[in-house]
Amino acid sequence: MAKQAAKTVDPTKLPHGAEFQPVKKTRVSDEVVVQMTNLIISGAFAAGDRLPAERQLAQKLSVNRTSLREALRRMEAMGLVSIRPGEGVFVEDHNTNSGLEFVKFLLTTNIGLDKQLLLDMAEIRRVFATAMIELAAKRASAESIKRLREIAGEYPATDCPGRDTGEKDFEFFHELAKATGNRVFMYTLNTIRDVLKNLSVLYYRIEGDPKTAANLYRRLVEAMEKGQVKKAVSIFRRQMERDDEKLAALLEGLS
Amino acid sequence: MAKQAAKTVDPTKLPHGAEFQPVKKTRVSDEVVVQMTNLIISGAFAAGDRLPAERQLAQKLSVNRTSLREALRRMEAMGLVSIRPGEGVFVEDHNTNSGLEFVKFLLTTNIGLDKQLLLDMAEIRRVFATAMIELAAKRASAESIKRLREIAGEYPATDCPGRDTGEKDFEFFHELAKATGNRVFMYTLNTIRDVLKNLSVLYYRIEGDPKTAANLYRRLVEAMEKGQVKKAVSIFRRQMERDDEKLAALLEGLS
DNA sequence: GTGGTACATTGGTTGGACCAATGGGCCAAC
DNA sequence: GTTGGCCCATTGGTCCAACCAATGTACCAC
Repeated sequence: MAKQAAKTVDPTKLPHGAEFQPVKKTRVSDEVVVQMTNLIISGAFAAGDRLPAERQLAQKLSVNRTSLREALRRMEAMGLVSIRPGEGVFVEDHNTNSGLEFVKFLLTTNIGLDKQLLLDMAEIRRVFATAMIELAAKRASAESIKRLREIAGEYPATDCPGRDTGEKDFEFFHELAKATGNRVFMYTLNTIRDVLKNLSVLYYRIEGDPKTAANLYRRLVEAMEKGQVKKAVSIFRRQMERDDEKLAALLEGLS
Repeated sequence: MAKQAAKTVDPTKLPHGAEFQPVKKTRVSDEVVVQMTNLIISGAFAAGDRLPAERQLAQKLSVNRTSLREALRRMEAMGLVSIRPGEGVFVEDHNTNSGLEFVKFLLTTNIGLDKQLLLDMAEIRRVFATAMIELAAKRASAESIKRLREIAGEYPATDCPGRDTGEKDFEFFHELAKATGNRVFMYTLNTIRDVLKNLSVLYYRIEGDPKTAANLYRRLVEAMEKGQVKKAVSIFRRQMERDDEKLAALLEGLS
């Protein structure tokens, strides 16, 4: 091989699909959460059961009690266990105690991709976003609409979707949530976003190309500005239905 | 006072509004969460800021580092901070990072009752429950309907609402969520319930009396059984609108 | 300016200790 | 025989004092 001048790769402009991503560092307590949660959803630990005492459990897991306790804090926050001083740690029924953050946990820690749960989440997204659009269209201030238009105008002019497109999408959605004047829309949207974002393999592929997206959003803003609530909703609903079809097709191909 | 035979109070049948409730024990780490979260939402700690190192922070709070770390775990789970080994603890923007569980935290730790947020939550409940009813009516199996009917029949025959009525309501809702076949409805409903449940002062008063509730639910099941989706939705929507009016009135009277 | 190195800082983990509350078993008093 | 007091082992809650591992910085040699 002849020696030749090497080019310097600009790390901010890597070829599509070859982006670097941070090396993931696992905390001991996080692994404990995954392991114990698996035991719970598999039924090895049933609702109502009392777990071994912290000291024993820590020993079984070859982990310090401190780490185990940090894991238990997180599981308690997810509604998987309840901790009663002097008594012990008890398994709760996640079906009646856990919230959306548990779904996020299940779908973002590859605990075994639950296809049905992901489809369920997509349905919630549709229900939720539809209501959001409707309220946003009804209540958006002139200022909100201005910002929405700006964001829609900032889409990259490529045919090739990527991280940037996804970020812009979320920015647009976030602004829509703010336009509803209801902060809970914002918070719920965050969780939905996290679920989709972490499934990057799927995510980058179900989104349309930037041009199409920008067009869609521009039409949406236009409808909102004219007070055409129903039109705004229908524009959006159609797009989401297409997303869902793509997602379903992808999942079909995976199994 | 003349001595007289004392009657023994049956603790399971206390007079209405005089139920015992467990003495609440505060964990140090929980108080730390409240205190630090207050500083974040008040703006004393702004998004992007780096918090003092764990060792210093623990000292300032007169708390052991272990307890502080447990608090940080929970705050991390709520999306309030991100922890980067070797670098420090950084404040995140809860508007773009936190989920529904943060709303639950805000509304259940009397961090200063945020009336608007509570009304927002009520709106989400309406949006959410409406979609749930619609899907449940479309998809409910014969078995689901049977269980729903059973639950509706188990309402206490009093005029006086209480804890039992609330529990039954949730049981009915849970069954509806299951009837949709979408587990995410179930999980989201859990969070909504927790928010309402912990506001017991409000909760017990916004619910109608058991007889009315039972009647409502029976009519609902009937509509579902006959496949009258729209009717089911409208029955339910009307009830929720009434709930929301009562809630709004109550909040108006509070401030 | 490129890469290597030493070092202080920061979160992650560990082991061991003590406190406080719980539940169960035992026993005396009424 | 029921009540209430008491002891005691168990369990979660807290604290302390280390050490490990990764990060960022400053400095240096090439």
